[in-house]
Amino acid sequence: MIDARLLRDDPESLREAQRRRGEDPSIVDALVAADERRRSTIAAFEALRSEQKSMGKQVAQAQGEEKQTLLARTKELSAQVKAADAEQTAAGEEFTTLLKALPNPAPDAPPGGEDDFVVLEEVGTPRDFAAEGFTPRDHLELGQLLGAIDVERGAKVSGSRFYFLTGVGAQLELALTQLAMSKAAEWGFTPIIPPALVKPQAMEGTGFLGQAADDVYHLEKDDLYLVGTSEVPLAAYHSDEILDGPRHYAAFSPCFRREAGSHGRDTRGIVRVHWFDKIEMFVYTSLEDSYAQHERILGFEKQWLDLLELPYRVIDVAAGDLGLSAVRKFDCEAWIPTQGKYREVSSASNCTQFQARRLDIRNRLDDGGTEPSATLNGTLCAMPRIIVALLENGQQADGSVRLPAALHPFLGEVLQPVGARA
RNA sequence: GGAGAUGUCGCAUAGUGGCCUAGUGCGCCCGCCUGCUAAGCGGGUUGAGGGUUAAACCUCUCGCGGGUUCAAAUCCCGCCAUCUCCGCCA
Repeated sequence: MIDARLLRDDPESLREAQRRRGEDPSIVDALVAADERRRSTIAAFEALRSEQKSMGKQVAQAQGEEKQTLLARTKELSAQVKAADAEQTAAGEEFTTLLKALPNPAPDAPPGGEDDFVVLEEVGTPRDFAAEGFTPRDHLELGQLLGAIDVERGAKVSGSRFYFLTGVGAQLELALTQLAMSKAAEWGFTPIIPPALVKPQAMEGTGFLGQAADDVYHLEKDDLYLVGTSEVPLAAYHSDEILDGPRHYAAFSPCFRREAGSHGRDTRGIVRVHWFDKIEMFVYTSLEDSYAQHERILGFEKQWLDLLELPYRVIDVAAGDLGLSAVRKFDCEAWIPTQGKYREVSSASNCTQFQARRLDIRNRLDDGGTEPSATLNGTLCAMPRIIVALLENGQQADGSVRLPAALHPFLGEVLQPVGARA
């Protein structure tokens, strides 16, 4: 959520921010009114409560008839305090509910919606398969030839959008994990393996129970949620804490997504699945430093794709396509030859203090005070999509796949087809 | 899953209904004193919210949430966490 003070100091900037995202500016005015209600009920409650406390002290000292008179008065006060408290609580809740629904202003993101992204750069050159004299196979066909991906049995065992990684497929994920984690450690990130099941507060605090709630798996019996990204446990990791300096984490975790709104899209292969493993970077820092950290995270994502020798581009996502918490998001998209386009493989978001306000995460300041931390997250390696990109971009005419040099120590230079088998 | 115990300021502890505006010690910060250091002396030291130009001031915060009461750290109920033992399990 945003800083509530902005509602009093500069509501017009918030209305403007709403327009930039293509959202309704009038909810800002509803919020201003709710804030006024909240504050006046607080003042009313506190005045009564203060009176109650001082009268309570007189009761303690009074004797006999005087005490009885006082008791009659305090009894009445007690009821008033109770009513004022209820009013205060209700007004506060109404205000908070509205406040949580207001997105983070994104003044630096390109205006517009999903298609209004700005391409920042293209790195590497997609291969020209026509010139090389063969038609590229898609990742699923290659995965089957290599004995790396088994979606039939994934569907048999778990349903559509599930898969088994087998043989070199499984080895590939383990190699990527090892390589990415050691890179991250080199860059100063603390490796983390977080829980993939979290309590409602963690899910709620990171904003995933709002507009994205349909995409989240919920275990009703235990009231636990399966995380769609380790951003959730990583953000909640320091909830209700005061930090004495920046933190950098890189987490490996499974991710679970219902993909509720994407029926019929990317149904072939493992581009869009209900479960996958991912390595995510997460940073806690100050607001001022967050912009530099955002560039730094993007830099690491690019280094990773360079290391894997994949052609990709970087886009600056438009304001209307950002989600609640981010003020700006850079996506890296790898070239997928059989689709003839770039597809998202990683994403770096700066959430400024928006997430930390909800989760109550603060930085200790030099003067002894506190301020909400800024949080940032970025994908380092989402396994299935990176595997898709590696297979399709590295393939050769005979169905074998040439790997980037960085993976040679783990898997050799070339993955060979294993031929037909049961 | 069963039984028991515990949860108070950064740490350690005191506190069994009003004198708690939560005491004391340690640690930490600021002064004073002092050849230096240590000791000693004085003051400060949870966080949030309301209020104010700024202050003053007020409210909340004793694991969390309810309740009883004029009044709750204190009594009652529920939950959570931790520890010990038993069971089960990787």
